[in-house]
Amino acid sequence: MVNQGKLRGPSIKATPLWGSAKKELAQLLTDEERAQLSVIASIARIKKGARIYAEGGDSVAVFNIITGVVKTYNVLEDKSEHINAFLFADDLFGLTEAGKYVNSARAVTDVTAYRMPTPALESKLRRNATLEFHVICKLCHELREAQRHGILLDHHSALARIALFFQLLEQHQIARELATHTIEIPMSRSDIADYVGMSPESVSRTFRTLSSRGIVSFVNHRAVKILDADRLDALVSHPVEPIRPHRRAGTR
Amino acid sequence: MVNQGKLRGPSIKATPLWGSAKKELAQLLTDEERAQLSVIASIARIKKGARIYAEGGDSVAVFNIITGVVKTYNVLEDKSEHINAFLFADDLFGLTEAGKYVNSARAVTDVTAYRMPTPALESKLRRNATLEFHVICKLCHELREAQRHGILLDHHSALARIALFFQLLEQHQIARELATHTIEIPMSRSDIADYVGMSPESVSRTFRTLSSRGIVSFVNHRAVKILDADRLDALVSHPVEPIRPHRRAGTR
DNA sequence: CGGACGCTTGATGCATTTCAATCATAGTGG
DNA sequence: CCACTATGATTGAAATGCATCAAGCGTCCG
Repeated sequence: MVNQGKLRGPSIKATPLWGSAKKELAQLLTDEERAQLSVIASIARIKKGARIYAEGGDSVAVFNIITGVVKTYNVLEDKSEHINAFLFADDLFGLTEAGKYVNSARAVTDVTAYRMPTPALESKLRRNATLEFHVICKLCHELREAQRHGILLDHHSALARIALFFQLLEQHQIARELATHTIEIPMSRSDIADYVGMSPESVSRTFRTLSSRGIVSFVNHRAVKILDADRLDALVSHPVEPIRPHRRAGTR
Repeated sequence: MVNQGKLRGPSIKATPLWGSAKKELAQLLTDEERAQLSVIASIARIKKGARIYAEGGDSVAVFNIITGVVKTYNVLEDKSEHINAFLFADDLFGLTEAGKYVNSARAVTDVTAYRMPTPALESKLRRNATLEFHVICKLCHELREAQRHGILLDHHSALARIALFFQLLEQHQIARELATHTIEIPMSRSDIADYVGMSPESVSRTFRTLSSRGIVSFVNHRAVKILDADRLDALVSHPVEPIRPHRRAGTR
């Protein structure tokens, strides 16, 4: 179960565009397609912290994660890092523009991934319409994720951003059938900061606040347990936590 | 030239994934494909301010803009609006998840667009591999745009956000061969605010600041002229405008 | 066991949000 | 055609919350 069938080849999961009303991740590739992609794919093992490719570099391959976590990011003009996305098992990365990578990618944990050379993949796609259709679905999925990230960044309150971030991590874990109420946090505090658009100090302080209010509980620095999901959700919508009940709860 | 051939059918432009090193928008569809899509497309005329579809509604069609500007947005829990993207001529919108629209769409100006019913488009895509490939390219383009939006939102300074926003508008106009140094601003101040993640008041104040510093000049409320592109660019990277030269410019 | 790095905590300043009022604009009906 | 009104834009003053600077603490790896 854990291994979902001993590496049958590249695996892409996403919520379907049409069809089922369920919002669960489904395997987009058929066994046949996975076998076909295996032909052009090699398996890469990347150590934690290693850079996989750099922004602006010539696009040579697209990657599909088997295990581990990857971040894609841009280095801004002022040398700070903006993280676009965290990628997990069954995700695809290596986005290209005019033959160059549009961001850098780095392994957040040790990573195992399929590596598919761009030219080979391109011709495979041109030949196989259904395969291509499945890739479209995955791209739509990633587009939605990017939009959700935008929504997260639009929230001004630190509590709201972190609450959304936890929900995002939770989704990923539920989707990968690790349904526990303990959320694993594979990335560092500063990676989180670079993703949610705050300073590492604020991330730390916000964690502390959530913990002291009894909304979450930190098992250790890399794992949280959600104690009060309702209040966590409430943080997303309400400007301030209604910690002082004697505050007008008017329509805004 | 302006009409690029009197409506030959749906038109999708994006920067290519592979191939040319140029970063210009290219027509992704062949004349043949455009003709094929014409068969399933009808032309919709939407008045400024009208809602085209609503978040959560059943996905019935995908749209391709001929003229005008559209915004896609989510209504957040606190009733505020988060704008995901502004869409222009040759753009595609109607993103779907499990058969439902993932955001709402509204016409920012009067809009003319091709309307393609989802089922018909789906079967067309399944049959025509190359067409599908072209759609993939467009989706990648939109994904990159969403990431750029994320970068914009990550910038904390109001000046930096507005500078990036102007650059974005400029790109769109250059890409559509309206190469002037006067940028048209088709959307309202509050739409801008909802897109860049600030209050309308701050947008207004920031406009005023840019104007009084001589970096831009407002022709009227819906058009700016960039006077000093270098200083505008500088605002993106530097925490504060070097208005006081006696401030350590150290490496941080 | 040591050192480095990441994380936490503390104090201060400042930019932006907010609230509130005025001003401009565009669309409407007399 | 013009006055009128509703809506959006601007400006002002005050307060909040985050970034920043700086120092201390913990932990992981060599």
